[in-house]
Amino acid sequence: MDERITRLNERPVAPGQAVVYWMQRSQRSSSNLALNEAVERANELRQPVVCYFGLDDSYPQTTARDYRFVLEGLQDVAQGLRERNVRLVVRREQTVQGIARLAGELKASLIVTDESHLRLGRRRRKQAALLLEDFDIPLWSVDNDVVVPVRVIGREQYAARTIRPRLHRLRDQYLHPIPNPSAVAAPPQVESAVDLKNLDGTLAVLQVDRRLERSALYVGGERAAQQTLERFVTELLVRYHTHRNDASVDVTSNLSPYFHFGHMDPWTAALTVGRADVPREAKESFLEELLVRRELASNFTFYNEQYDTLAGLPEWARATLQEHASDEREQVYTLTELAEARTGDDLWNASQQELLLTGSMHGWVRMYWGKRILEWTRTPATALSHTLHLNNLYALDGRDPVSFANILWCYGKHDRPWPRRPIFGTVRSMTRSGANRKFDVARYIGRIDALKEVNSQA
DNA sequence: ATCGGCTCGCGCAA
DNA sequence: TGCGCGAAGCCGAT
Repeated sequence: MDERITRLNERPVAPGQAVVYWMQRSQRSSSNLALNEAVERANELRQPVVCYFGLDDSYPQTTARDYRFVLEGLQDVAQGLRERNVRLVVRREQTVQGIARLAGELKASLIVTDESHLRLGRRRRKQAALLLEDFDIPLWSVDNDVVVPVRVIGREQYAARTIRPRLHRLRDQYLHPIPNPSAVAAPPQVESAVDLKNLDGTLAVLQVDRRLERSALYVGGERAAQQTLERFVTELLVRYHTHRNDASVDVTSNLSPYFHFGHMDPWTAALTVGRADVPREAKESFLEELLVRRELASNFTFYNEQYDTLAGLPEWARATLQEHASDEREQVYTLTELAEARTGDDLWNASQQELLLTGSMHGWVRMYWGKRILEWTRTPATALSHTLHLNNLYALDGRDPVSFANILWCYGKHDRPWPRRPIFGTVRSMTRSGANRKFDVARYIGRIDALKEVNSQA
């Protein structure tokens, strides 16, 4: 357990009146190791637990759709925390200032938060640790959203094949059901400024980008996440290993938005799939995605500060893209043309429509989507910046480590060289003819058109 | 439908 | 120092 906890300032547990769980990434009331740490320490101290969430509408590259998903999630959190005797406080403010103020109000003994594997999140936690140090309040973070803590792996991994044996060796040690202990002391009365029961009213006052209001597919929250997992396991998992790259008959889990906001945790997903009555290959294929690929992504963003630039790539990839940077492009599209799904490739347009409508994209198609943008922009640096912009703004799992790793993979990260081609150099290419060979493209496009139809009538 | 060649560098055996 | 092998490919040959 200790390698999961980082003491972000040097203060010992203070003689205060409550323990605060500062909820950030892990927006769930169960299977939450940071919340559990807060509850256990509070119970030792015979103090109550308060869970704080700062709803900050100045978060970059977000839309109303993201906030709706978050608020739906907080409705489930409120109910789940009541059952664990923990008070939820949600206030509309910048979360670093908010946690410092609440810590003073409550005379907190200790604040526990969940780990971030990204620059912005880690910077925020550092700032808070410094503010709280002045009040003599300790801040701890718990590596709460990966099965094997990133610090146990210890350094950046070159590829899936290097992290895979390490994760498999450590799996039995870390993959167990997470308990949900309750706080013993009665929670204090604290003002919670955001009304979660009136979701539309709360959304209406936020100063957010309203171009996207809701997803045609996803409802946020732990309950929806659990239902999505159960449907995946009972209906889709049996064909996962044979059809996961066939976008025309989507058998993927659709869990990535829930993982991004912490509505689902990797222990519940892995253990539920492990118990399923399906062929071994199906389970292994999913666990490869969930454990190896997902945790490789967190390893990447945690240990490589350059996770969103070409500088994050291995040397061979950077060199070969540079070498081919001035290759002739048959088509060049602007960011607006891409965002509005107005290219000459109907498969690509459908994938962008899927992103706009639902907030996510089929796994294989997502790679194709990223690789094609490289062909349609003047330089790899422009391609990457366009791709990151579209993904951050429109995907519900934008700004997730998995998103950054997936996008950099399109430029050679965690991959190997392949035969030389225009623009790509020795980075692996993906073509429309390849997609046609691989699955029924017209059927995928039809599926997205139908979604568009239903959505425009609603 | 399946296979080989294309290409590079890590990790482990030696 | 050598060798096996790797996220989702492509193309052409069988």
